[in-house]
Amino acid sequence: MTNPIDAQPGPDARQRLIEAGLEIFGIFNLEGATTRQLAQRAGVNQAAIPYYFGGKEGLYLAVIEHLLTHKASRVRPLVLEIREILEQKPPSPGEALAGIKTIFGAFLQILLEDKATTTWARIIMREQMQPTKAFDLIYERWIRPVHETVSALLAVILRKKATDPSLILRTHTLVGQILIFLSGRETILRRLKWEAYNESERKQIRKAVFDQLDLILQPLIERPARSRP
Amino acid sequence: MTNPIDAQPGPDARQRLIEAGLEIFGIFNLEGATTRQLAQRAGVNQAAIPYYFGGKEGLYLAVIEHLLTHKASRVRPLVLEIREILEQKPPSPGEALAGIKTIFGAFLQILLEDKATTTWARIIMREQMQPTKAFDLIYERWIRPVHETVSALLAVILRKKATDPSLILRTHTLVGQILIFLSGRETILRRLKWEAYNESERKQIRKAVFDQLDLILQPLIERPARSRP
DNA sequence: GTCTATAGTCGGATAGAC
DNA sequence: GTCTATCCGACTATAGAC
Repeated sequence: MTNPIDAQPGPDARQRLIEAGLEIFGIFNLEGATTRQLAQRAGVNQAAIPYYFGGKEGLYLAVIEHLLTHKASRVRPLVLEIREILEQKPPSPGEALAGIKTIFGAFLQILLEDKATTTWARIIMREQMQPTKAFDLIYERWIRPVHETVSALLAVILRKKATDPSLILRTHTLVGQILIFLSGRETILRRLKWEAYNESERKQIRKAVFDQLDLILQPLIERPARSRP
Repeated sequence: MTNPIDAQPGPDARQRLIEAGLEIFGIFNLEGATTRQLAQRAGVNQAAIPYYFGGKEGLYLAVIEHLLTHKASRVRPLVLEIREILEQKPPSPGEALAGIKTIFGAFLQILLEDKATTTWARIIMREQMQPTKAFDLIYERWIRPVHETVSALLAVILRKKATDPSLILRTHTLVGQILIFLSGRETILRRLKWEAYNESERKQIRKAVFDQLDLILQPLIERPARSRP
């Protein structure tokens, strides 16, 4: 329990361990990763982990924290921007669709990067399926803002309230079309005899997702949803 | 290495261990589960694991094997049936859509069962993200047949070849809409302040997915895909 | 602040009685 | 075929030198 709290200037080992944790916890889960592994990768001694973070789990939480504040946040500026717009004046359905595409595009971009699959994306996926206390952080600061923003945009298109459960469910299925390329990565690689997500593959995925999005949402823009002529 | 091979009549402990493994490996992964835990749950002694299965990993593979042959296969008869139909006479686009809905409906059904989320579905999800040798089995005997069948049905609707990469990608996004309720379970539960997938929740999910499916595929049936008037 | 050495725990596989 | 007892390795955290 001799947790050195937020030891002042976190000299160097601290930062190195977090970087190492990002890699190692991407590959193994909390149980699977060992402190020796982490220490070796960081190039520090193994005792530094209990010293700086109070234990392995402390390091894990610090990694998540780092993830949320530094990495994996290329989507956030987009979301913030869109939220601002939403608060000022309600966009037209066409603009809302464009907004959704912008978010999904950025999301896809970072999701399909090779490194993503082996680092932070896996951490978040694991947390979805076996939530630890880290999931609260991830949900509140990452998932929820994005999810809600997409819902708000979709609400414009569907002419419903953003809190309508059926609309939130629709949001979820839309997100599912993207996330499957992470959670079902191995399947699609085998189905198409791909080796990895390279530039050419990413392009095809992007096209498939956007085509589908248009197919789903475009008609609703032209002839308003649920109106019976 | 004194693996008793396929010890004849696998008396009783063997079966009990597999059942226990189904539960335990659903909660923890291969590393996370302990032999003591498994043995206790099965009501046998811990030494029985190396004895019958050659080790913990052997038990894990046996659990997967069991999973594939006995459980989680309520979809298979449907798939077989549809494959037969497909081989005999090509269905109409409308029939194809109905086929997809049948498969997805069954899939959703077993996916949203409470027990699924804590047992086999988690095992399969984990294998998607960190494939072990078990994934080969799962892919060939489970995922691929279903995925290919959906592709074949979609091919009828889109008037494309079932091996067309863009069509396979589209299949994947469609599947993604369903799978997100497993891989993003925690998220949707929080977004809608649900406690679990109960009957009422399942109904809503079902409706959202089917609505979306209709939205995507129905127009393609009425006015054939990609044809420009 | 960082290291080495080590204590203390736990897990998996084995030996051998019944 | 099933059990108990035990070995051995690996892991995390601590103690204490520098």
